[in-house]
Amino acid sequence: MEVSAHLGPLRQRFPDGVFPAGCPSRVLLDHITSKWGVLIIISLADGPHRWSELRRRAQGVSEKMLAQTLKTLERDGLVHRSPQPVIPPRVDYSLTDRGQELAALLVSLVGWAAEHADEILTQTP
Amino acid sequence: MEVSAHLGPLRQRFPDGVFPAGCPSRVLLDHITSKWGVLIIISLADGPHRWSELRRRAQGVSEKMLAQTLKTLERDGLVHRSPQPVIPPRVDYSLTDRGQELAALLVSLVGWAAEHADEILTQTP
DNA sequence: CAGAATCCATGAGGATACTG
DNA sequence: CAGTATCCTCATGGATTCTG
Repeated sequence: MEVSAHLGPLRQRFPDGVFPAGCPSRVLLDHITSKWGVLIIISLADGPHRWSELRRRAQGVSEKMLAQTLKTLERDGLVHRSPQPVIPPRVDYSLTDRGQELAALLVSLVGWAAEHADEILTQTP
Repeated sequence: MEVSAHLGPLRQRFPDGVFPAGCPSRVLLDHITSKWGVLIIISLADGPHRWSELRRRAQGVSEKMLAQTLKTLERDGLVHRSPQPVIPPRVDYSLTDRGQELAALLVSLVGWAAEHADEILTQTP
């Protein structure tokens, strides 16, 4: 597969291959490639889940980071938050349409990482 | 587009949708989704480039982070380093085959981010 | 030119406790 | 259950200087 063939959309935005520092894409990119952002989005890829389920799925995430990341993703219009007025409280999180688009890309990426993780010498000196 | 349809490869590795903390995929994922990792890889997507070109393309990267990220990507077998025995020194960086695979995925991701960055309210409170 | 080495600030992020 | 509030630590990562 020749990568250059897929560069089209990127070339339109960055004709010279330079990616500017202040660029808005950078901000969004930082959100969606953040450590927990990726895991939360793909955790939601198979349907809505509640807070406690997300904590279990994205193993190792702290309450603080889960809350923070969900807020960011919600502000970015990628995740939808729907609180149920019941006791005990119940809140479901789901992907928006835009979030689903993104999830498809991230699922490919994480899938690729999962497939190749073993082949790679990940000593961390 | 229905995301669940693409979950196959991921389901094989993580049948219950739980992504374990110690998992090797996590490490690799952190490398390739790191702030500068992404930019460097897509900067190399259109062919080999040298150190100084990469510094220009991935605007805002410090020398320290460029060196560090390149080393990590090289250890992961994604980037190839070829020093030329000339004076002044010249070093070219390129993607390995595996790196090209990954680049294709990241190009899609960054392209998506670039397309949608404007629609998103990125106040950062 | 392509880095390595050093120092240092900031903030990401974890642990804990508390609440509606 | 689904968060919020605080404190505190450690490591990310920037600026600077030096070198083959």
